Amino acid sequence: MSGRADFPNLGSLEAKIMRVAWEHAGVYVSVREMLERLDDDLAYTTVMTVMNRLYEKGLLLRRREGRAWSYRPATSREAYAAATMAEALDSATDRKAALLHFFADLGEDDAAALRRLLEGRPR
Amino acid sequence: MSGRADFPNLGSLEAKIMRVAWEHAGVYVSVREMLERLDDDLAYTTVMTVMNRLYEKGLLLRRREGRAWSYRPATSREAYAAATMAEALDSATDRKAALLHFFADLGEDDAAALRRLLEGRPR
DNA sequence: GCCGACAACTATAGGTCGTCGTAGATCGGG
DNA sequence: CCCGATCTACGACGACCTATAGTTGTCGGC
Repeated sequence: MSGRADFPNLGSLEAKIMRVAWEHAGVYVSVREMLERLDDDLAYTTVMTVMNRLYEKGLLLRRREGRAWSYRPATSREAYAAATMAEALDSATDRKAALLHFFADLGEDDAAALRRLLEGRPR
Repeated sequence: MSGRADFPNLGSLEAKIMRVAWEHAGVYVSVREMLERLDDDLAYTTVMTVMNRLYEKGLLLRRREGRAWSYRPATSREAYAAATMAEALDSATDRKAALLHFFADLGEDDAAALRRLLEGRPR
């Protein structure tokens, strides 16, 4: 299966396809377009199968466009990342400690961003 | 395989075993002890195989204890959760946006904890 | 009415996980 | 010093997931 992907919970081709989909967030991308945008040399049906799987998993939405389906991401890449983060946090017993760890490992840029976000949040 | 586990990246039995291991953080647990602490009715070799796999994945450490191996978690449950969170964050393009989402979905308790943590962090 | 594009279905191969069995080494007791 | 209990190392198998693709049938346009 060619090595764990760079998106949690996704296979490598699934991840590649989601990446492209997210690059075109907002517009619906057909299987053929996806096929063209992937630099790999895959069969049409391969891409179709995987996009269909992603649809079934709820990661892509789709609508009919002529006879073909076109797909777009169900959520933004960032929202997806955030959901995964929340899931990971849920797996900890001591949420505070987990946040502390998470935090301690964060770069200063991220920390600064976070601080700003927190200040903006009321109470 | 009996349904996605409650620890990201882990199978269900792997997760169960890690949970027990984390409950006994600090001490080494042998295969036999693990077997006893799992309420399930598994074969000795099943537990051994899985613990060995977790060792190979780097989630458990082990040392000899007589003829047998004893295992303990390589990191705390919270550190593991934090690492998974960081990984998820890395999958986002716009880290700030991801943090924002993460954050917006956080409960007030978590947010308060986070705020306290941030204040404690210099500069 | 035929052709090309497209969806649906089917198929195969490799990986991970849950689950054990067996074989061989070893240790403690008689 | 031999026996049975205990452990490890290996291997195996089925279920499920993913990557990859062929086949089949349909539909719209020329």
